[in-house]
Amino acid sequence: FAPSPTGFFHIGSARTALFNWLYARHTGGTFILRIEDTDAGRNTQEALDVLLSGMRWLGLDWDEGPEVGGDFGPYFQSQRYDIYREYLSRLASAGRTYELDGAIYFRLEGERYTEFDSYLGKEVEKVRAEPVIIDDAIRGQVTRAEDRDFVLFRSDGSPTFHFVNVVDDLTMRVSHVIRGEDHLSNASKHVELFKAFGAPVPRFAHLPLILKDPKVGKGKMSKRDKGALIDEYRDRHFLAAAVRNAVALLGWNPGDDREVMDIGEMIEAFDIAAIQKGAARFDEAKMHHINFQYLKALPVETYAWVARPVLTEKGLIGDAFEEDQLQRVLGLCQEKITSLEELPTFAAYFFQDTYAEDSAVLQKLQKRGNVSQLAREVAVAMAPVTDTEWTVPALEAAFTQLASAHGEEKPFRWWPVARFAVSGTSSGPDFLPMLAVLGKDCVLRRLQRFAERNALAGGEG
RNA sequence: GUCCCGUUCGUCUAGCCAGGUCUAGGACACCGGGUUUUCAUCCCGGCGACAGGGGUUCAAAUCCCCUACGGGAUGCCA
Repeated sequence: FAPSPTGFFHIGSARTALFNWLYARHTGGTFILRIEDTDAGRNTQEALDVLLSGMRWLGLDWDEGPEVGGDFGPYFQSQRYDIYREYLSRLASAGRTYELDGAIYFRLEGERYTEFDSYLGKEVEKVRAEPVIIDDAIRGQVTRAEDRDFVLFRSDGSPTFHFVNVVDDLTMRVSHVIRGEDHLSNASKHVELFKAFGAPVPRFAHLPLILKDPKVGKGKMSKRDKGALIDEYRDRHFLAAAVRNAVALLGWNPGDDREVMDIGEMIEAFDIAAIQKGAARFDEAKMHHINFQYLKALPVETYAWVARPVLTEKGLIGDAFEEDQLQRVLGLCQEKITSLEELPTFAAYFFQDTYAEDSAVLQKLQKRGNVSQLAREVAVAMAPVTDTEWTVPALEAAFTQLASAHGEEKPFRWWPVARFAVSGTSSGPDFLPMLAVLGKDCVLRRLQRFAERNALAGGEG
């Protein structure tokens, strides 16, 4: 994987990295990370950190590259200048270079002619070079002919992408190049260079591009597009494994109906030949769904481990918040919400006495009865249940008693009011377990507070 | 302009290489119903595609050609 550190790590790069990694792991090969920082102007340490931390978050460890080393380093192109000079001199002594306007060009072999190029808008010298074959594991044999000499070293003395890419692949003994389809046309330049060096050409696999949502615009997805950046999903508390799984499914599938797969399954099933040829469009809804599948499957201990920082970040709990109680709360939430993002809003009232109240729900309740009165009745019915007995069966019994005292079979008249009184909403976890987790003090306090507030407000409804 | 790559439900895709088992399967999204006297989950159902045209063949989503559309490259960016 040979990214240029731009300060962004987007879905497309992540997928290229992932496919390289999966292929290396599947075949028992070596996954190399090489930093293509020849464009000195836009390379910063921060940009590199974004890349490396994104890779690590996704669990894509590299066998050779920055911070881990390897036998064929350095792995930053900015540190390989001497190697490039040496390989340039090899081409020079083979008569395959020439200088023009201070830049050094690669000389194609073939008959020369001049032609007006409408793209460049001027007369240029072209070459009838033999077409080269790009042996691509996804697309088969692609035949393409270069028709213009191209720059190897710029007039400022720096080497160009095409040149360093080939020299590095060659000196790092790269056997497989898995990269985006935007390089497919460039690959003919690369094959020309490999041939000029008398070196074997690596096996290519050019991945289809990930396109923008057509509603948003045309062309390939870029860092500016919504949902394009990996850090965004990390910040929104998506699970790394889920993001990785969702990204893998963009243009690849295991050949059966499996979608949610653990990493071992993916490694086992991964196959370049199964990669899609056509471009894909990224669908955040699908990522959300896969993330939910992962979330649901988590043991509650693990769920608590990933959820704790989400709640801490919002100031809902402190670091010292008791683990058992946290797990009891989360046990109720896990099956109800589809993303960690929703958790703080969904569960705030478990941790704080002040929380938002849905006034529309309150109005509806007020229309159906005297909410203050109903809440007071619940409080009275609950009061005899002791702290130690404060469990779902005991609460259920108390409610049944309340109902029969009013000549009703079921306590459903009181439920919605009580739910609202303790949580400020009409939706949430199963009612009785929620009361059990909230605890007696909290429930009675909130019922009382609710009754008083609504009595003062004159809420007869 | 030229060259290269691509095109199956709204989206991701299976099927295509080795033509018949495809009235084209799955997933997401959406819609409807059920479960839950909350909401969500869950369950059931529905909607919905072979880009178009020619050819080869007894038979084409699958093979060939053309067109259209999409994308990429064409830079002293990567």
